Amino acid sequence: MKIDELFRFQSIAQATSLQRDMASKVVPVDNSGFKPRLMCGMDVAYDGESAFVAAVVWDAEQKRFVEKASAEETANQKYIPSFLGFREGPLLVSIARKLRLTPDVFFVDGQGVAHPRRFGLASHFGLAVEKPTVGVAKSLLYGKPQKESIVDPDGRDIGRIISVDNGKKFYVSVGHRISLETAVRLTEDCTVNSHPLPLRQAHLDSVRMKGSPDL
DNA sequence: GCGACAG
DNA sequence: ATCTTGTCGC
Repeated sequence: MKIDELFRFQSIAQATSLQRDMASKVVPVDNSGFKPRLMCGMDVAYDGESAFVAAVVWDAEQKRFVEKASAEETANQKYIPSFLGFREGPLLVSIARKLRLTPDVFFVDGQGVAHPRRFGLASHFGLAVEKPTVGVAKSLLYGKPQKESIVDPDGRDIGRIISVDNGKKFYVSVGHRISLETAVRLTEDCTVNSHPLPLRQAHLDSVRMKGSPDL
């Protein structure tokens, strides 16, 4: 299946079945010997139809950003709750391809499998690029909080709630090719001042671009 | 029909 | 996400 087929749909019914089908292809475990060093954070800021996309690559060893990419594109699909992947997925795939480096893991602002059909933006993106991906959302879309876990109606553990010092919470779930345990550990390890560093920087960059499309 | 609803 | 002022707190 070609990548563009992952993001095109003619009806909500078709998009729904595509999500259900692709969800079965999500790999919720780590690649053997997975020791990520280059972590990419991506985010999008909007101004009407214009989408300002940013990606940053954080080197966990050197503890510094080693690459940044950005682009102004056009948002094709409108936002429909539980179908965010169709709107932002294409934009994230595009910016990820502009990177010179090959990140070991990608962080996406949104749900992974903590989704009604187990196929949130992070999983959608992860399947498209076949790379380890973590979903970090700022609010809950699906499932119920039970202690530090996000549990689905069948009682399955589909994500983790990370509470940070400022009182806010992050909802972490598997995007693709990573285990929930590793996804949580990596997110916690790169969190500084209540924010996952790669996502924080990508967010700041996309918002800054929106204000000054030149830079 | 009613309520919920990532970004 | 975005629309928006002042305001509380470190």
